[in-house]
Parts: sequence; structure tokens; C-alpha cells
Amino acid sequence: MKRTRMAAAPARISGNARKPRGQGHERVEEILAIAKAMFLAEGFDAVTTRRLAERVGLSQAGLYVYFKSKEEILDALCQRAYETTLSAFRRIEEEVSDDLERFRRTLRVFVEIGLDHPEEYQIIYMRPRALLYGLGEGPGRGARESRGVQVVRWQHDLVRRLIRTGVFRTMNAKVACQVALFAPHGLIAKLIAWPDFPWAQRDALIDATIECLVAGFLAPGCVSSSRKPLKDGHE
Amino acid sequence: MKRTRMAAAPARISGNARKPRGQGHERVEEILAIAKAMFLAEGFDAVTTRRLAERVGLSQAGLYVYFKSKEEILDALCQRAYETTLSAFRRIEEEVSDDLERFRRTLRVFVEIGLDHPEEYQIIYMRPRALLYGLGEGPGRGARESRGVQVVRWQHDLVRRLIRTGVFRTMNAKVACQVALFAPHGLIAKLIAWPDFPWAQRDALIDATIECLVAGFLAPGCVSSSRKPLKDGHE
DNA sequence: TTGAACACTGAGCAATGATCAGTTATGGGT
DNA sequence: ACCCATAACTGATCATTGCTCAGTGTTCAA
Repeated sequence: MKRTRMAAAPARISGNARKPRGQGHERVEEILAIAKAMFLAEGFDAVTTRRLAERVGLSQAGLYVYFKSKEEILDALCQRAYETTLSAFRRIEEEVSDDLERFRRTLRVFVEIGLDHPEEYQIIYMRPRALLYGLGEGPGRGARESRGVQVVRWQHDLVRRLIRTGVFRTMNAKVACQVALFAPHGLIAKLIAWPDFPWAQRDALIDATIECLVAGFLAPGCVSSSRKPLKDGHE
Repeated sequence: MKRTRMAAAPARISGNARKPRGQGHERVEEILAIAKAMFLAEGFDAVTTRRLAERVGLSQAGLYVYFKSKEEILDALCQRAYETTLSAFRRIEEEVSDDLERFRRTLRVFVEIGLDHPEEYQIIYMRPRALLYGLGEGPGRGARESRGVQVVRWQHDLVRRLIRTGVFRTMNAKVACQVALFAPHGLIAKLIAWPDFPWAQRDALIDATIECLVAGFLAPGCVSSSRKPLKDGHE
């Protein structure tokens, strides 16, 4: 009868029983599942550790048995989101052999995943943080960041190869890679940040963004077979 | 960044004397100037109202004589940022007669102002709210937003004109305008959000982004006289 | 000189993320 | 059947945050 507080026993989503001896990792999963739902629904800042703990069925301090900080819970979720993107990239590499088409498909799937999981995208790519590029100090830090590095490097390598094979014009590869990140990121970020703005059709914007990049990068003589033109309609 | 508590009054930047009767507006200016410096140096969240007040030479509560909230201090700074951008646009329109070159210069100055005022840019363009397009409720809100609408419409009109005059290829103007917003926004947002990422040279990124857009939009036969090529160097 | 409007302060509130000394339950070893 | 080390967890409490409010001093027109 210690903890039972009948008055305030609200919506404990999962088993709130004390975990058996070796099953602490289940708590980790529960915390992550509920944290993800709450972060997506309310945003990271709006979720307090007290409310999160309450929904998990723990005291607030109990969270700190499994995570060093609130931020670390977010980090764990980011790790998994990287996996989603990476596996989509890998599938494209298997399914498509033409590098230029891979470039298109890779950008497109990146945008689509971002728009389909806006809150996760915000968490990973729109928060000011230095998570991606392997400058971490902590021990676990490095492994976690390398996932993010892979996502960036994937597109990087693709662009490099397209330049080297002469499909894209000769240009500074690092600059080109980063430019090829900006436009998709801008598209996702804008659509997420201003969802009520009178945007054009989502697919038209994605197509146009990608084709604009391709047109800007393509070597003078080179014309892609599967080139989709920018929409020609007026207004 | 820990507070190294000085024994007494540390670094009061401006006159900390009590203002005479009608001179409260001077305090407003002082608060804004110091707040701007601190926001840029440390970031909005890292600046506490107590430290801000201390530097201004006021008690923390004294800030609330002039501003309803910490957020409102930032809002006031944002208002001025709109003005900065708009007047830069106007000067370009005066100084440059070629529309394509206006397009380049307009995008460039937008990016430069964004990167030079990251805190304001984040608040204005990266927040998940509808600040820009006139859906505000509050009284002063409307006037503030209309400034933002002007900034967006300026680029919009420019792109429309370039399509109409045949410099840009025939395409859906709305889509093109929005694509022309995404890439610069992506550039600014990425550089702000991940300041420590190993980005290429800032100017190279701006040039490449703009030239990529131009190349993507330019009508097939049209070659601009002042066309800067993408950098040709390797690595 | 007066008194109302103004400029400003000190104390304090509720909420936050984090810490820590303790408490309870578990289960392998005996 | 009973240890008892320890994993799992709690209650109390911390410092810090943005913000409020009752009140104190100051200024200046009348």
C-alpha cells in the first residue's frame, strides 16, 4: 500500500509493476515508446519529466535510473529514426542501378520520410545540436553519431560519384553535396514549420525541387533519359 | 557557461541611473541593444532574464515594466529584422536593373541577413507557427505580419516576372517561387542549427545554391551575361 | 508644496530538470 | 527456508527558470 495513491492514478499505459531483476531494459523500451508518442504529440519542450514518468508508471526520479537526462531519451529515439532513413537508402541502392535515378529517389525518399514524420524530423534535423558529425566526447556518443554521419555521407558519396562519372558537371563536390541537402531540408522544414501556408501541391514541390537540383548540377551535354520536366502549366 | 558571480555589480554596459520621467523609451532601446547582443552571442534560451537585467542595470523585475515577456523582447527585435531585409531588397531594386541579377542579389542578401541574425531568423522563419501570412489575432499582430508578407511577396513577384519575360522557363510560378524559397531557407537553417558542422565556405555555399537555382530555372536558350559558374575546383 | 504618474525593487511563486540518500522487492546461492 | 547483494524504485529536495505583485522612491506639472 505504499505507492498506490488512488486519487491520482491516471492512464498508466503499460505495466507499471516493478520489473523483475534482469528486466530493466523493458522499462527502457516502455519509456521510449511513451516518450516518442508524447514528443510527437506535444513537442519535446512541452513534455515534462514528471508527466512522462507518470504515464510510464514511475516516479519522476525513476527515469533517471535508465537515462542520464531528458535529452538522452531524445537521443535514443533519434538513433532509431536514422535507421529508418538508412534502410530506405539501402533499398534504393538495391532496386535502382542508375546513379542519377538513385540521386532522385534518395532525395525524394528523404523528403517523404521527413514529411511523413514531421515531429521526428524536427527533433533530429531542426533542433540546434551537434549530434551528427562525430565530434562527441562521451563513450557511447561516437557510435550514436556515426548513424547520422552515414545518412549525410550517403548522399555525399552519391553526388561525388555523379561528378566523377561526368553526369554532373565538374564542381566542388563538398559544396554540391551540401547544396543538395539544403533544398530538400528547406522544403521539409518550411512545410513542417508553416503547415497552413498556401503551399503548392506537395508532390509538385518535391519534383520541382529535385529537378531544379538536377538541372543545376547536370553536365552541359548530358541529358537524363528519365528526366521529368518542371511542370509547364501556368499559375 | 556557469555564472561566475562577481562580488558586486558586473559590467553594466549602459547608464544604470534611473531614467527621468518621460525617458522610459531609452530603457527600451538599451534593453533591446543588450538583449540582441546576448541573444546572438549565447542564444535565446541561454540568456536568462536575470542576467539580461543585470547587464542593463535593472532588477530582473524591471524588464517587465517595458516588456510583457522575454519572448516579446525577441519579437521587437524581429520587427526590426523585417525592416532590415525589406530595405535591403529596396536598395537592390534601385541599384540593379536586370531582373535576373536582382534575383541573385535578393536571394543572397536574404541569406546573408539570416546568417548574420540567427536568433531573429529562427524566431521569424523557423518557428512552427503561422506568423507570416496574416492570420494573427492580436491588435499589433497584423502590422507586424504584413511586413513578413512583403518579404515573401517580393521574391514571389520577381520570379513571376522572370517567367513572364521568358528569362526563366515556362513553369508553374507558384511552385517555382516556393522552390526558390526552400533552398536559401535550407541553407540558412542548416548553418544555424548545426553551426559546428564542417560546412564548406559560406560564400561558396551561397553562390552555389543561387547558381543552382538559376541553372534549374533558366529557359533553355537563355544564358545570362553575368553568369557566375559553379566553382570548378576539385575537393 | 503637493500628488499623481512614472521608474523601479525585493520577495516570492510555480514549474522545471536533476540529485541523492534511502527503501523495497527479487532471486541466485546456501 | 532463509540470506543478502543488488537491481529497481521513491520522496524529499536542490538550483534555476520566467513571471507577478505589493510596495518604494523619484520626478515634475500644477
